[in-house]
Amino acid sequence: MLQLSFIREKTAEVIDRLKLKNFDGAEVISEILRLDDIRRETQKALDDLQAQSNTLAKEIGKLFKQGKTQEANTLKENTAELKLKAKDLDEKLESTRKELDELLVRVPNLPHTGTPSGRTAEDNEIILSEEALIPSSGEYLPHWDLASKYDIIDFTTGTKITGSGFPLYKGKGARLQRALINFFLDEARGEGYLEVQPPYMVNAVSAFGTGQLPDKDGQMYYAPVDDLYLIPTAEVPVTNIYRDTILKARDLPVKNAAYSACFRREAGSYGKDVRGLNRLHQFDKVEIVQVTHPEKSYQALEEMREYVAGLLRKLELPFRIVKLCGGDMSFTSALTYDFEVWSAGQKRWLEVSSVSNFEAFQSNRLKLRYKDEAGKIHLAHTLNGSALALPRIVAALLEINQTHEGIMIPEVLKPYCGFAMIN
RNA sequence: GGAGAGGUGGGUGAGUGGCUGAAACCAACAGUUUGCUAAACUGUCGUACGGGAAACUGUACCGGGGGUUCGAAUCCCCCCCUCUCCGCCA
Repeated sequence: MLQLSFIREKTAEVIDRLKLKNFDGAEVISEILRLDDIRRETQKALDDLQAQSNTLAKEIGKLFKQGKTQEANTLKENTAELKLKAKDLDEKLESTRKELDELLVRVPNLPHTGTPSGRTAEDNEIILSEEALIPSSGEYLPHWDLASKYDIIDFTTGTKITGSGFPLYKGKGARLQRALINFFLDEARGEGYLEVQPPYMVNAVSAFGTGQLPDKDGQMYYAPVDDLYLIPTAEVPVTNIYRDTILKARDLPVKNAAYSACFRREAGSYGKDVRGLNRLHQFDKVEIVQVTHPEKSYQALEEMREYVAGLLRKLELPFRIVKLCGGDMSFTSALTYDFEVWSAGQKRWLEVSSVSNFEAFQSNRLKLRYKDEAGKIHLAHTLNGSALALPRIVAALLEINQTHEGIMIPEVLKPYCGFAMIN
């Protein structure tokens, strides 16, 4: 959620920058400003009225104590009218606030000035491509064939148990999952992230705090009996640790890492996108989250980008980093880097990580603030990134490391796996 | 799931209708003292939204929502949460 004060002060700039996200904000913004004027006006009137009531009430109390019942009762009569007026104003204030909020919540975050313009993934800017490891020739089976060949991922049984998009990992397949999770968590810890283990279900307030509600309502699994949502990413519970919090400036940056299973309905996906491990309803991911000082958030973003790149290098996977254009970026993000690994079997890039700076957009909803040295309170910045999401990493690993003898495990993972080859 | 107790500022905790945005203590922060640390002393110490150039000031908030009243942290109703006991159980 954008800050009202910012919209008020930099109206033209806000509208202008929203265009980068292909969002025509002119109308909404002016409506927001209009409602905000009404809101402030109404509040002023209501406050004044209540100030009057308060003084009256005090006087009445005093008169009663002095035994001046007659005078007190006369004053009492005056309060009836005040109350009526106050009620009106209160209702007006409430409804204006609600209207204002509904509009405000639907305005996306402003893209960073360095954001490439464009509408679709085609317009994204490739800022780094490490393709040396891409095999120039040879037969490479897609991972779903390898999965059944070595009996390490059983999609059919997963479908039987639950439904499509819920694979059953078996034997070395299951152990590889566990190895990757541990590897990612250990690496994150080495980078200064505090490991946390969050709940996998969240309440509506939390889902709202990070922007999943109302924006992505239909994408989350929902348990109506208890009114809880299954998390689509650990970002939700981890960032919500700091909801309604005022941190001390010296506590920044906060760095957390969490493994979680992630649940996504992925309504509307189909075709080659959902084949094998490409897109699942349940998958594993290690997420890194940072809460930073506003002036440090872009530096943190670059650090996170370097960190994720380092992970992919250690895994010896060809990858590229893409800076998302305005149209491809998420609602809440100001700047996002996507990481894509090369799928040797499918001959295409697969997204495995998304690293974003949300600036104060999430903080504003979350009421996540920090107190500076002078005791002033400001919104902090939040960032997060996958480090990393497992399924497509597994897909890429299986495909690129296949040999006639079996699938080779990358050096860094061997101690975690406890085996060097899947055969 | 059943029964009971309770939810007050960063923490402990006082407050049962007006003088309480909230005592006291602890923690925290700043200063004095000190060779340093500690101790002691002094001071500061909730948030949000308004008004004001500023000093300052108005309103709201004592789990959440509603109600009674001229006036509610305090009384009433609903909801949520926590704790204790019982039941069940990884």
